[in-house]
Amino acid sequence: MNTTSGGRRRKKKQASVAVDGAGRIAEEIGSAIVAGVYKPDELVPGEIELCRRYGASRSVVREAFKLLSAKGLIASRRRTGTRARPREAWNTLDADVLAWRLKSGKAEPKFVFDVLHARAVVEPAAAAMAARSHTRATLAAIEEAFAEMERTAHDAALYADPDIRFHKAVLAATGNDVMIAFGALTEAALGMFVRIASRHPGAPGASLPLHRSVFAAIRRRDAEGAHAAMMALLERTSRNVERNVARSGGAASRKKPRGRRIVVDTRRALL
Amino acid sequence: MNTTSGGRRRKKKQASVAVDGAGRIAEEIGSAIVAGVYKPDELVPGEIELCRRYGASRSVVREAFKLLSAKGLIASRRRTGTRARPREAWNTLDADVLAWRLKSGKAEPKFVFDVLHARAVVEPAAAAMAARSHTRATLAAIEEAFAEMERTAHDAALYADPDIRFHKAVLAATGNDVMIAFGALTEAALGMFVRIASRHPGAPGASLPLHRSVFAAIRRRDAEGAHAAMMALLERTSRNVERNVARSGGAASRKKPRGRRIVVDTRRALL
DNA sequence: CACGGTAATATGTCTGACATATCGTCCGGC
DNA sequence: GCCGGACGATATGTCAGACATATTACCGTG
Repeated sequence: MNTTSGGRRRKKKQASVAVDGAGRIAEEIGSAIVAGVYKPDELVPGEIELCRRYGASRSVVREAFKLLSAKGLIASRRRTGTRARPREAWNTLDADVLAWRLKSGKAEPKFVFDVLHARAVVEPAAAAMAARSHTRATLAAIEEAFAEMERTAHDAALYADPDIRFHKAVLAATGNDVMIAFGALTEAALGMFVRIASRHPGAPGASLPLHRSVFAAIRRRDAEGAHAAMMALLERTSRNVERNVARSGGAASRKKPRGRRIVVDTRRALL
Repeated sequence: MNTTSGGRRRKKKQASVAVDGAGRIAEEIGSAIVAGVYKPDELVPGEIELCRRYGASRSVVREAFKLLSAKGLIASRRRTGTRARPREAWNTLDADVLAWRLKSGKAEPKFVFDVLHARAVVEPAAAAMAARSHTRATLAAIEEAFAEMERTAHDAALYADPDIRFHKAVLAATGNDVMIAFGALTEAALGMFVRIASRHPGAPGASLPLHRSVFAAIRRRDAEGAHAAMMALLERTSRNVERNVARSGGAASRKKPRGRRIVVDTRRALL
């Protein structure tokens, strides 16, 4: 069995949909849907056909369908089959859906900027909330992540993990369950930025001072300062991404805005 | 079959997890998990036990488990069974998870305010973005929803639907896929607010002028004005909810903050 | 006490069958 | 010729039973 590429395994922190048969199939079909292989309201292959294609039983295929339907990617009806749902129905903030949409090399630039704009809305506000609401424990988590960033500032591969931890720790320090839920967005975004940034040289540590400002403002309970510092950090990220996406961006979706470039004005995006 | 309470059916707009057997079971188990019946990392009943309990086959129970695992509520491992995951792992922005957590009468007040604060972060920013990015079509959608609100201002039951449409139309007018994904949060929140507000008298139309301000500012492409107007609208909502939740709030979670009331200062929450 | 083997157990997978809703088609009547 | 009901085809929905596999707990042996 396993007719496709063999053991591709993660080190740790596997996505919720992962290792077993149903997860594998869900990942393939899900990726295809977000990549536009199956257009909205278009039929995806039937259960029997997918059994044949993946060498799996119908139970497994059905379980994969349930995974995808829980994420808003498909909907099944008797007799008529299973159809891909339109983008508005997708659970865009779901970790898996985000990962599939931001998969290396295939992400459409428009969505990358949508994610950046959304982060520019949420994360500065979260930093401000964190400045007001942090506790000893949640502040320590931010500090720990920052310390690890300092230690790994020379190596982009090592830097990514504490960077993600830093941003998630800020969200956690808000104490707000909904804010914490954005961690998936930040994590997916940073994971992708690292991938596209790693194609170009340069030490990752350039963003260290900006992170330090965020941490310092939160520690001294300066909400306005934390907001501004996080915004500055995201502006830097935006400029980086803009530069890199411009040249390495999605080969698939170079359709409408031919000459016109997508403008990322993070400051105006928030207000 | 169907040993439990029979046909409870929705009129329209059913949640993604809905009508079939697996959806029914997922809804019950999912509700129980978010309600704290199964504590983090605690075992939920095994597949066989649930087969017995719901009079369903193991396939159906397993499909229900896949629905829940896709939403981050459970994780299964061989031999050890299936466990409820901790709150941080839940897909809090998922429409079903939100609906289960905000279910009438059972919502914990802390989470209700978390949702409000998050809306106070996202929706004013969305209004500002909508002011800049709206097109003829997306503006028309806002206008249509507002017109319907005016028409139904006398009846709280009829008012809820166009109110939700209004807020979702604003999100849609941003043209930002991530912002649009917040529609689930707004929808769940408004759906709940209507339920708790309907226990008290008063015409719903009091919020009409505030909605009008939002629409007017967006139409004239006044980003700052749209931001401020939406913020004012949410402040009003906060005051309403605060008043109502204070007296009708969750009977389950009256634990830590005994005398201290949860303060909803929306302005400071955003910055 | 340490260690290795073994049985018990819950999920993971497979198979084949039947149930049911729904679409397309065909046929007869008006 | 057009309309409407009957009927079969079809894809998902459900069921039942069996076996596979990983992991734990137990137990006996060195």
